[in-house]
Amino acid sequence: MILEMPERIATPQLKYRTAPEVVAEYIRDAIYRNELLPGQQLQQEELALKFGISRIPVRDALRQLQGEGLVDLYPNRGAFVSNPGVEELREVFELRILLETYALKLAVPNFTKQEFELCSSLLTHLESVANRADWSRIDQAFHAALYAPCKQSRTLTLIDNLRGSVNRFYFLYLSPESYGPDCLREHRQILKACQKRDAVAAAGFLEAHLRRSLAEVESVSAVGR
Amino acid sequence: MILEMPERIATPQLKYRTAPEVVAEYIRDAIYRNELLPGQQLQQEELALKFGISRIPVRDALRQLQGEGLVDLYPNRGAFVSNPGVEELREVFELRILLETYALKLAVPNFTKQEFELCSSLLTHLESVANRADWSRIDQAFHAALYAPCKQSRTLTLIDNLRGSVNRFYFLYLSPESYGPDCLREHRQILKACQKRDAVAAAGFLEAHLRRSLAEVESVSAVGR
DNA sequence: GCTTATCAGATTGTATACATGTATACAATA
DNA sequence: TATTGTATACATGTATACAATCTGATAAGC
Repeated sequence: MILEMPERIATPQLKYRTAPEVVAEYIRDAIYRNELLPGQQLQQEELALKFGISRIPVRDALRQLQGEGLVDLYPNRGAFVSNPGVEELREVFELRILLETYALKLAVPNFTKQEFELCSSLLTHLESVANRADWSRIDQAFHAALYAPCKQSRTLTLIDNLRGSVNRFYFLYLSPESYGPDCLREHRQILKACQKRDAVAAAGFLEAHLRRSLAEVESVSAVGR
Repeated sequence: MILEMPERIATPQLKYRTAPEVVAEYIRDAIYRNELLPGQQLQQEELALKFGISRIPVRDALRQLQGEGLVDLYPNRGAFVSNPGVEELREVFELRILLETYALKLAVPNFTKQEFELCSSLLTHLESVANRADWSRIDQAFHAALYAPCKQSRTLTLIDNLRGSVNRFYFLYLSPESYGPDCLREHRQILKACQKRDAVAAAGFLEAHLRRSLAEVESVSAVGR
């Protein structure tokens, strides 16, 4: 199934895509989809061969991803998919609660009819999704669509990065069958409150949603070590 | 457990400083001190010559700084010191208020005697400082010392980046004579509330401090364009 | 047996050289 | 005069080559 998604990266008048961008996007996507696992090493030569380029633009891409918190670079040792411990996961989730409820509260008064419809249609799509990768992508799109009306680009970028660096753990051990129903119900609660223009309620549901996610991540994360 | 994860790298501490780090730190400092002005171009060759290295590690440093929001990179055009507009300044200040009051509230219960003394001594130093560069550095150190006891490294890094990307505007047109007294008084208010372990009051004073800073930045920023 | 030393192979870091894109100045044209 | 096209200089992007560093396995020492 092919879905039309809103363009994710706000490109400042870029006419074309540079090699480092292409590589960074590939790695970012692979990490989001858990095709590249936490702790896994990313070898420059291997990536360079895969894209038919030299290691220099690959290094640029890895630096970029380091800035987004997806990759850790150790001098003379290499690049590794970031693998935060439980405490760091908690820390990032608390930051997400802070920033995402903030963005949502700003967004609620600004929602247009089209923006509501986009959110609704994304939820409808979520119902019929069975595999992790698609769920992850559409879930991401739904949350992005929720916050987008706040119109604060730097805030949205920050939220994107924080989500990206921890959300993959939610999809690592769990299957859509297990988390699907809870997630969908919570998403609908949030959206409904937004449609009623009740920012405080929406933020409350969002916080509950995130705290439940954190609890699930914590429970499986403890097993993983 | 189906998936086996590689062991986490145990050594995040860096024994030595790499060339890109040295260059990044130099540029970062120069931007903080307003020796490099907003909008100014950073040429790779020039920086490479200055440090006696090639452009490759310079490029690494610029990528790093891009991730911190201090530098904007335009493909085939070059690197420029970031020059946020008034709306972006407002946005970042709101984020700072959100994150810094959050960190401070977490920090207040954790303060040790030594940490209070560090804050006090930094304020004492601030009294006898007359030039912008020193003021900026010690002001930065005071705020960092305020939030450090929250012990959340990722949060602290985020705050540092946000401060760095906008705080320099506060020192761009104003002189210590003009902003010194207000700043010092507000800093003392905040610290005193912390010492009384009154987190809510401390956060309130901090927010007022930041809002006044924003107002000053806005007033001169409008002139600067 | 356990720890430490050592060395080859592999991987990253950087310098150099070349390719490509961009900006400035000037000429050509309407 | 204003606009468009073109040449040149310059800065950035990337490939290649080489140097520095790390890893892992084997050997030496206690």
